[in-house]
Amino acid sequence: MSITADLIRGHTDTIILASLMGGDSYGYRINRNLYNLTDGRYELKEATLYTVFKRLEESGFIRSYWGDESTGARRRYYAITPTGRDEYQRQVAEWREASEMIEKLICPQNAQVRACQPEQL
Amino acid sequence: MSITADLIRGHTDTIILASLMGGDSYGYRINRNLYNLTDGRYELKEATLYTVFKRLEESGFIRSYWGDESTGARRRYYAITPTGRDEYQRQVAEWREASEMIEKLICPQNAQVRACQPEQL
DNA sequence: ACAAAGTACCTCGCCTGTCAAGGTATTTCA
DNA sequence: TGAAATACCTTGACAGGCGAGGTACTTTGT
Repeated sequence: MSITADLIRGHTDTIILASLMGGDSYGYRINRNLYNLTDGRYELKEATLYTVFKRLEESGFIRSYWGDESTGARRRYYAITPTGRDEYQRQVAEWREASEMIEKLICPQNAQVRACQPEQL
Repeated sequence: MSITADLIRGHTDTIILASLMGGDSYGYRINRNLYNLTDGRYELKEATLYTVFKRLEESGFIRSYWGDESTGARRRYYAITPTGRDEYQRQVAEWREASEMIEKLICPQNAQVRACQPEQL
């Protein structure tokens, strides 16, 4: 993983909720999917992954059930709840606001060296 | 402060370095400036602020000196070092990469509800 | 036939960044 | 005179992330 973990911190919940917006899934697949989507630049550590699931379930944003695989390892599936969908929308909005703000703060108008948006130089 | 702190976490160092790219400044003013730039939506807690200064100075990215105010409270000024400028560029690039990634992950193509970029609906 | 690697789950305890709460000292202004 | 603003700092706690370790089954390669 090349992306520093702290930059993602606080977004893991949103990322998992987003993953479940497309339909039920299970931990291992969700994480592999993140890995693929980011070309291997990012994946959650398993310890983190299951902490997130637990936290989201306790908050009522997701619920879980055991799959009925007749073969292969057992899988615990997760589904997003209606409350979870609301929360997802909320968190996305929050991310938009926060990212605009960070953008503004790390590319201040008064910075003498313009490192930001280099294509606009 | 309306922005959840965890969303900013990991960016504070970059924000402080960015503040110093425009010239030397001191803690209280930097923080007030952040407050103003964000219309009061964000400011660092003082405890955090001074932790960041300490961390950055120990890393050699900034250096500090006491101002020679003849009046008013004493001020400790901070200056960004050449290494600090490099680090700033590095962190901005990292932010770009991370934010694009988060964007992609929380607005997945397979999400059934398109909450993202509503103006493009 | 057997080992290694892959799939899939989980827990414990540590680390790090943030911050609430507390403190100091000076100046300004009503 | 005393509150508010300016300006600095420290201690201890909390929460999220994760390293390290574990279980159990299946697939693949030799």
